[in-house]
Amino acid sequence: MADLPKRQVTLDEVAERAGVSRSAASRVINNAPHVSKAKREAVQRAISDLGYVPNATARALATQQAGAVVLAISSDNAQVFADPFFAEVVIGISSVLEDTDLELMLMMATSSRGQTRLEQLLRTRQADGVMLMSMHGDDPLAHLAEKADVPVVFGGSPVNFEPRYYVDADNRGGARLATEHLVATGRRRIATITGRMDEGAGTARYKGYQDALAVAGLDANRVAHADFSEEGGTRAMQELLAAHPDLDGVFVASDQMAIGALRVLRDAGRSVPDDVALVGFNDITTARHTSPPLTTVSQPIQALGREMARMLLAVMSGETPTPLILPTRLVPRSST
Amino acid sequence: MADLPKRQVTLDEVAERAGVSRSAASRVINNAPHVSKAKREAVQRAISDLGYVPNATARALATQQAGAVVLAISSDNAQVFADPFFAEVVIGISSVLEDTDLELMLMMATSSRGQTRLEQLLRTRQADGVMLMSMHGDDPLAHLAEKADVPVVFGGSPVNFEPRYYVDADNRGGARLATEHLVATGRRRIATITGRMDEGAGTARYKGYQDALAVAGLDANRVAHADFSEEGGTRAMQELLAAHPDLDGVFVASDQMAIGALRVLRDAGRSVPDDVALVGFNDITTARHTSPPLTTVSQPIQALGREMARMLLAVMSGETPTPLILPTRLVPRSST
DNA sequence: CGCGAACTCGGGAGCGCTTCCAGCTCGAAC
DNA sequence: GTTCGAGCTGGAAGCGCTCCCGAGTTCGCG
Repeated sequence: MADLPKRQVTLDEVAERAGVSRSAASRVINNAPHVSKAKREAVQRAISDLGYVPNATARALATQQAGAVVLAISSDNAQVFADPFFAEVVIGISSVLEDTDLELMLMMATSSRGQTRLEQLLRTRQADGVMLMSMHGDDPLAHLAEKADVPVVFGGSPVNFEPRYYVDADNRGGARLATEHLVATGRRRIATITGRMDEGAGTARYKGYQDALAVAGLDANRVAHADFSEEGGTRAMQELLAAHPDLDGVFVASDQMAIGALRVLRDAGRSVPDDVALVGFNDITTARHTSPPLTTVSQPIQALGREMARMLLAVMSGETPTPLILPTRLVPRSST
Repeated sequence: MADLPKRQVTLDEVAERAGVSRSAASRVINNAPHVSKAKREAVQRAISDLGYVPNATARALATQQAGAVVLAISSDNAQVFADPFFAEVVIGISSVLEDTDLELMLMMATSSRGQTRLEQLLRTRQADGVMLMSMHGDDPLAHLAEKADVPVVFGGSPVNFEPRYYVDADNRGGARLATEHLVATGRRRIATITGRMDEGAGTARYKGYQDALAVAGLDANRVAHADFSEEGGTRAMQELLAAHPDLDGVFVASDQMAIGALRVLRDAGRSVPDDVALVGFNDITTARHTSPPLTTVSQPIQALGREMARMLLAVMSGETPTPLILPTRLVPRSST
């Protein structure tokens, strides 16, 4: 440690300088009642004279509140971070936290070590609330957090497990939108490449695909499962082409996979969108620059972060908000 | 607040159960000397029986150490976050912090409110160290942090200001590499589109361009300034084409700008790479998918985070590491 | 003019942990 | 058998702040 600084100003010093008791000084700081105007002003003057800043640690110890919330990310696949996803969520969260006195702590709970730490963090109330981005319902973190005695809100709802509080993007609706778009542009033999079926987003998007085709009275049996990755998309598109050479449209559950699929299609001599139309999901920045540019579904990522934070704040103040589903929207480009 | 949990286990309870004093218990926890083997074991048993977890807040208050470091990001332009940049840095940082007992706090110090908070955080030692990603030398944060009595390491060195401790990518070297590559492939009338000249990366990349051309004995006077953005790149490329219609190669200081430039070139009927070769910087994921795929310079972002954290740890433990410049490397693709 | 009600105020007891210090024990050396 | 020193030990004093409480003040109203 570097050598200690000029000692920090304490409440006692403020109180002394203002000629009041520490209790009184404390009261004006937390602007509690029962302080005369005169003393209140004296204290305030002392504070600015001395440049007093309350010690958050001491306050936390005394109040038993940490003054911080944590964003915990559990992901074995760094996929989540591909693209500004993570950053945008954080920006959203920060923007609402900025109006509070809460700090944001970050935990990448990948290893079991990370999970232990999160657990301890919660048990000792080092954080007053948790935002958890967890993909898998069988994620130990999910259960851990849910049974913790601390407010928790989920970002994205895991599969096999409906959290009490969560905000999610309308994956199912978005997938339906995308598939309907394919139908509307005249496609009839529509396939899908799904994401990981052990993630909420994976299953929801698959369901959306089925929804749309059911309504249109079309077959929903052209499906290949993949893992959201570009390589996965490549492989899945090859399978699809082999099994259903007649397909004329495909809804791909992520842009990354769509990029892989696009290449396979091109290599197979199928023109996009003339022979087969393609729509992705996520609207990653690259989607604008593929050839042809990718029709896709975009979700309000920053809003996701913002709403997670807002919901957490609500839960922390004793409210019981209902889960929130954020709208997704179709972004038509030239691949359809 | 949710209702209080089962009270947390305190050191006193552990001590009592183990039949020792609180002091002794404390000693074994921090495995300090002067505890007999017998007592040490008794305490350890009590700890695991009770499931004791030390209260970090109390410890922080007593030791005057927060047990946390902060990553502060000051950016008026969200540009920094385009692409996994931010996420990767965080991953790098987390990976080294995981082996310590330090938590990571995150501050987006955009508004002046954010700056005030960072300042207070430091003044009250809520954090034991700071990693600062700050682009501008005139960023108040930069000075604030540097004069704080807390270890600070910079990520990327700001322009007009050489921090005591920082780790940066070799922007100048990378730019030189890129430009040399242009020279090596036979280009002779090489232009550049620069980034913001009020950022370290902007000026360094410009210098690298000049370095290479000086060595090659070529003119380095075909330059247009932009701001790292795609739109900026578009505009700059137009200027360049107007002022130097004879150019046959251009080093663009960011992939985003290069993408803009690419479109302008195509629209102007210049073939890439036949008429003019293009190389970008950053190796964003999109660079692989443009047509033609973009030759670019990649920097080890995750390593950047890792090294920042490592350096911070070193400074915190009293060492005085020297600044670190991480190597960049050329990624040849079809645009050259 | 007297008496409660309603405030204002400061003392002091924590929050849970670390750490200094004085007192002890115990064994080795002579 | 005595003397010393080298560990052990637990008591107690904080770290800086909150908040309960009882005491002191003020003021309104009958």
